[in-house]
Amino acid sequence: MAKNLLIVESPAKAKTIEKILGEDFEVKSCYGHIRDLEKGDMGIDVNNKYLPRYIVPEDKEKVVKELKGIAKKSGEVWLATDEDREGEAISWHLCEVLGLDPAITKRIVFHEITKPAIQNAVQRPRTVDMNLVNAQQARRILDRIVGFELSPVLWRKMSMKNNLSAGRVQSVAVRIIAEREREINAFLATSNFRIEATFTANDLNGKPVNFKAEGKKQADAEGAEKFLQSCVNATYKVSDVQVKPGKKTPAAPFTTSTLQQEASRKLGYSVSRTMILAQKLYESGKITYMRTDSVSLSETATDAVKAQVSAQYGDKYVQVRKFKNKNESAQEAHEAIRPTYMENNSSDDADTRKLYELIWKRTMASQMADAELEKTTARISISTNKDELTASGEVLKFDGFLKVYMEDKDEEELTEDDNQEGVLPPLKSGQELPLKEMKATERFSRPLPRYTEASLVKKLEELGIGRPSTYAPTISTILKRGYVEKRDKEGVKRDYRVLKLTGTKVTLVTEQENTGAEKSKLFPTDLGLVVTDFLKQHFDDIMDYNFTARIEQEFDEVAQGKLLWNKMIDDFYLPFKKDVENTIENAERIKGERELGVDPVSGKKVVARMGRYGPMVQIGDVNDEEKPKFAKLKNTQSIETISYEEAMELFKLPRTIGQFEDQDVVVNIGRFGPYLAHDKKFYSLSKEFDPYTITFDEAQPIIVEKRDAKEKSTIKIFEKEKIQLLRGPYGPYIKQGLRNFKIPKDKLETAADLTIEEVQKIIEEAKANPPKKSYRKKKTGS
DNA sequence: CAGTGAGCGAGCTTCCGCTTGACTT
Repeated sequence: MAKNLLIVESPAKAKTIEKILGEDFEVKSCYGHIRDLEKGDMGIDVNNKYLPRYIVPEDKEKVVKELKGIAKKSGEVWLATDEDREGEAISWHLCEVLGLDPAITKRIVFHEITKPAIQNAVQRPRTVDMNLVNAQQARRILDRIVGFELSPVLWRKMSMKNNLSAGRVQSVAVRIIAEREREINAFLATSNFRIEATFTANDLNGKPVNFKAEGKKQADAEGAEKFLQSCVNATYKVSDVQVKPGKKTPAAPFTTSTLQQEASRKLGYSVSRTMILAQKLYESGKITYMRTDSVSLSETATDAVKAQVSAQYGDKYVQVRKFKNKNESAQEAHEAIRPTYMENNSSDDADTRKLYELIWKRTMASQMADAELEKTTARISISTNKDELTASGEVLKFDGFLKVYMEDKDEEELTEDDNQEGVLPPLKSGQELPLKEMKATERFSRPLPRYTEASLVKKLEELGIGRPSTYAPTISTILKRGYVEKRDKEGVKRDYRVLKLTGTKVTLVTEQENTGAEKSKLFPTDLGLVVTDFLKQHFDDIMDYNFTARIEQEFDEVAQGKLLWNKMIDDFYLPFKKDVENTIENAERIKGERELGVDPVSGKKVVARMGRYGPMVQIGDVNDEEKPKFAKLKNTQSIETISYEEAMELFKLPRTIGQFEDQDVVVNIGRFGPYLAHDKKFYSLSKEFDPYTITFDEAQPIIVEKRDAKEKSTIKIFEKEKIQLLRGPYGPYIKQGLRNFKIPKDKLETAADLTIEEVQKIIEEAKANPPKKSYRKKKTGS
């Protein structure tokens, strides 16, 4: 008898399931979606109930053909795509493409790839749920409409030539970044004074140790000084000691989002790096599926974790827990991310080892006992005033899950109390304490930190925007479009005051701290800010943080059969289409103009705004008789924050900084960044040089060095044919115009002897046999 | 390779969500 064909989404899954099901089934994968909306004219017939036009994309033709062939030879076809909206749609598309009747084709689902789960699923096949499929179609169509109607509005209203785009997910992601930036720009720091006293007392061994106690915060320096003065010659006594038990509980096993966050905090990985490494671990069978929003573990898994905890740390450390998802938008088609074999606590592969160990530890900790603490709070009275000081300490009584793992906190969740409370020496009520020193330190309030890739993912997940499979691509999109930049920011020095009481004297010193430094954070560009403002002004419903949540409710109603999907789309589309038409007709072009002042020389207006080639400053108006002057903003500057003085500074280029070999040396910023021009040749300036301040003495060696290096790397030049033989970091190669060509291996040694005929033959052959076509879209040459 | 800066119009771009590979400079 012919084998049955079972189709799943992921090829790694297919292999595992085939082993479980044995002889009767051939298990194949369809590699995700196999059909999509046609690209021309949106792929939707908006005048006919939004009828979608589906095609098999080029890169899926091979898979579809193979599946068709196998299906023909097979017995029954079983559909085992993921149990969520997208998975249900994939099953339906498979029916359509393979010529199966969705009303009778067997559809099975499981949340975990374990023998009992899969055998159980095979016992209870159902059919494709068309309501759920329709909910997916509504999702797909709405996203296509938003993306393909909104993006062209930007193309028309922006003078920039980038491939601008807008969408339900990406535009809101940019908005989150933009709004945080403006909060930071508008932030005014306030300060207060933190009172901290250092006392000495004997520890358990009778050895004197120092410990700290805090007083009430003082609003200003006067208050702080008054308080310290009031403590002169005081005696200090413990008035009360309280001991309270406390506990800490482990975090839930990893989802995609929490894995990305922890890998970012603990290992410093970008979101995409985490996903690439996790994919490797998954494909080699070391972890379960890495794109999931579920925190639950299979019973088989909890048993294995329990056994491992017990074997490694003893039964005292075991505590089996079931975690529930806090996130309403979760679809839970898979398990949480966990090791497939708990007995492997590490991975052989150096690349993935750290991430694997992180997953292993998190999974272990999730099934371990609470950590037990003892928190001590001692109140200390001051003889000379009515105020009180408080000393607190924490002692770990039982480490529990902390033996293995502790989740890190995000910057914005950190409080002063996280300055880890130390251990207090034993204190008794009535005990007198000798004061070593008392300090009042000025502390400034801080704005919320800028987002990291991972904290943006966290925020998106909270808003229910995006899915595990799209978090990393969404970040790539907004970076690629130039709406957002990832970079470091240097801090600025700031003075703060410290008042000290030592003996009977209060003294004031000023110290310095670095503030506002950030590493690898997301900054909005002027383009991102301007586009966000525009979209918010004209499409506030789509830019609303709750838009996705609202339509998700409607998708749910469609999935439950309570709402027709094309009715839902119609209710959305009609008003939306009006907004689009209205905006195209009436909205002004997007400029983001800001007036900075008046140029003292010409008396003309100085403005900062978006130009065709990015943010710039401008003196004068295009309608003036004289042409306006233009200058590009520096990378770190922004239309919103640039000052008049900084703007005027930008007009100081180009600068002639001296003469070398009887030719002018000129510094300027061009299409490809800062450069030196000398003798009709150009030399790019590296980041360490500032074109506004570079001196002739710094510039001259750059010219000489680069000229020499170029000479050395040139093997031969065929002037007439405009072909060069050059030496690069990978050996000799041929350059014709902007294209490079490899030299055949057997001629590498004697590259210098190549004749023009030989070179032309190599080029022709390379052009005749272009490198194999990749699935990726053509690169945008920037 | 090192200019430009407004707007027109050829012809193109663009979305989100499922999946992996086949690319190298």
